[in-house]
Amino acid sequence: MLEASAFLRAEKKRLTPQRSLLLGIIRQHGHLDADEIYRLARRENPRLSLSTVYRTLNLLKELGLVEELHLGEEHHHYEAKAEEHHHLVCLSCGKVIECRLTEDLRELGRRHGFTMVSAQVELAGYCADCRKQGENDP
Amino acid sequence: MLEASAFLRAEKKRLTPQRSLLLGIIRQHGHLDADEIYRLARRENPRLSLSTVYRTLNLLKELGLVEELHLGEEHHHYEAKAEEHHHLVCLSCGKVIECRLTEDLRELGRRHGFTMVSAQVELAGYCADCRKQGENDP
DNA sequence: CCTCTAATTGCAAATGGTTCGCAATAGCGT
DNA sequence: ACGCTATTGCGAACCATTTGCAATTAGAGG
Repeated sequence: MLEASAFLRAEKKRLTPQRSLLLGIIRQHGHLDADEIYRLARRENPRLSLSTVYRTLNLLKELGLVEELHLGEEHHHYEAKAEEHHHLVCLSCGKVIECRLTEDLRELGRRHGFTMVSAQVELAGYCADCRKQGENDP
Repeated sequence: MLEASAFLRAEKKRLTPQRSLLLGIIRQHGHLDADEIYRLARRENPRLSLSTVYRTLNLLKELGLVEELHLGEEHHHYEAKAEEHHHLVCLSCGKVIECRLTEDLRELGRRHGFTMVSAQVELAGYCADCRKQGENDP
């Protein structure tokens, strides 16, 4: 939470209780959507507004502390930005496996004369568990 | 257009002029958004409604003829589904390079015990042209 | 061909996620 | 502590997409 205040000061932004609460919540969970964040946050601060959630999410995104995901759903998901990583989504149980493919992807880009800066990757398929449990999946 | 009618009949769906028009348009362009499709289609049929565009897009998506893309923007993009391919988006000129990474990605998934069925991939970076033209990009 | 009926369309209104305007509140540099 | 300015909460606005409904039409069967 404290390093965040450095990021904020650097841009003349303020560290409000709402912001630390939200960042804290995002950091202790993976890929939440705005409404889930809102509901979790309200348990701590019932007066918090949804606009503040969205405004904070956008701020944290600009600061590079949080990443916005497009997991195929209509609405966005957010998660604390650690090292870049990618998602393997199981079509059977819905589990989202995180992994680092950055170097491999950079190499794939290079083969097309492309210099990769960042990657959004979502592989859909079946995780080891589901593959074991039943061969009845499509 | 004609093979489409087979897909449709198979589900008791009808091949209307609106549907062939829309499928035609999607097939002759790459990654259009709903509104672009709407505007192009209206040049042929000015009475066409936006709802029909969306309804048709959803239908074609279910039939597997069209694919919905989430290119980081707020709204969706659509394109005719040919062979699976992936996108390299240039941060400088906005060009979208298409390429096939399927087998490579399957292999990356395998390393995590994951059986990949399909992949959505968007690498952001710089294309060869932009890299050449100026080293003034971020 | 003509008829009948269920599928489809266009329209307008509803929806759901996200943003914005504004007056009230509250960080934080001094 | 003070004051300036960023931030909040609220409600309304916004935009992409969906839906209800009455009018239209594709296409199977006669």
